[in-house]
Amino acid sequence: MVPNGWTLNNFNSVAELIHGFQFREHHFSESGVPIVKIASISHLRGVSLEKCSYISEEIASEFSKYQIEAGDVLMALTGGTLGKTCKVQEDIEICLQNYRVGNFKPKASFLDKDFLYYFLISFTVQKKIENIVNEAAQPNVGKADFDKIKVLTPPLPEQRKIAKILGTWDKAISTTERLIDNSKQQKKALMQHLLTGAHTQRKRLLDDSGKPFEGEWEEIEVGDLGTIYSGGTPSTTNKAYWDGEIDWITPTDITKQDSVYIKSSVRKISSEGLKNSSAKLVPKGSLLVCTRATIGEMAITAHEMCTNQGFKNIIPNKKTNIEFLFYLLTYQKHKLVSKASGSTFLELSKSAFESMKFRVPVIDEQQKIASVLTNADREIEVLEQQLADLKHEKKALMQQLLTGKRRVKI
DNA sequence: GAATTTCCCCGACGTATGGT
DNA sequence: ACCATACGTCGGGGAAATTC
Repeated sequence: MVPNGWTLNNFNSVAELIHGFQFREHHFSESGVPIVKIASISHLRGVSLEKCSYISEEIASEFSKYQIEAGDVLMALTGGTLGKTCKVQEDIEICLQNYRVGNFKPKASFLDKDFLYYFLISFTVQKKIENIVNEAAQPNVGKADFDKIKVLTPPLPEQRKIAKILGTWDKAISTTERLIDNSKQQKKALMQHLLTGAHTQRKRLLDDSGKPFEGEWEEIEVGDLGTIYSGGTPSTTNKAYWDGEIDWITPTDITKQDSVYIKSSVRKISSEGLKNSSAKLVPKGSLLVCTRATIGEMAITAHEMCTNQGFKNIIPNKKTNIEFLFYLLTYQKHKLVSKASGSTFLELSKSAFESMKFRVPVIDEQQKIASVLTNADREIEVLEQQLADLKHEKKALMQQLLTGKRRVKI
């Protein structure tokens, strides 16, 4: 069970959990020393101090015990994101710990700080935490919970080697994240050049004969782009209407995914449900536009499906390229939002949506623009897949390294 | 009795759902 | 089609309960 040369220790004998201080309203001031709270913990980027509270420097000096230092390992000790962990980066400014943030200090002769960090985000610890989360409405972890946790402890040089290996994976992950950011920026710039409403600033692509497209884009109403249907919800009390074969899209299905195309929904309805509601099937290649709460999110159907009433769905006519329309409306999302009304949350009515006007080119130019932007999207997707693979492989490797199933050479 | 830890509740926000 | 409301989630505020 215990790998050769390693020892099995109680967590509390090799590391210490230090709770932060519960600062009260009278401690806070407009500026001064920032207080790290749960929301400040960002998994790969360390601590981010946006939107946090401050206390004045003179009061802060009384609480120097709670000062966070570079290399510290912090964890959220309560709430829904309990167990979220980060390593404090080198350029951290002076800041103090909120009492919901735990600071883990290793006992130097037993544990390396970086190794401790990887131990805390390992499957073993996160699983234990998950169990605690499921127990209570407002979950908490404290010293007592770590009493029950044992640490498989390699000799220090091996710990450092393991942490170093995992560190290179983290670097690869953050590099890929940066590449994704870059590609997204580039795509944004492309959209700006190709889709801007002002034709004088618009960049025109080349047609099949190699000449740039010419001519003003025609201003037309959304209603002229195709046929528009809303959706609906079958009665939730009738079981026969639910758990059928038909994909039934809600706004969350759209916001949850990154892809241009939507393939399936979380909840499904039956053909009975479809018949007895105002939900309507739209064919493959239709545009589902959220017009309620999260206005302007959209996706293209990958096959025949329907939606709840939070949508206006466009079945395109022959003059409309659906991918182009997706990019155009996404780019002009703010216009959709501005046409919406309602007090509790915004809603874009069918008539308001249908009568909105956009400048649109002929279908050949639409297709060219769509393919340029589709390529940009594909590039991002490839990177995102790489990122997912990296994360997955790192997780597997971490499990093997921390359990000693795979040993490193010193 | 003070410090620490846990508990209960609340507000903001987003969104699901039922009535008109 | 439109409107209002209920509900779930996240994380914070404040204080009770517990421990030192």
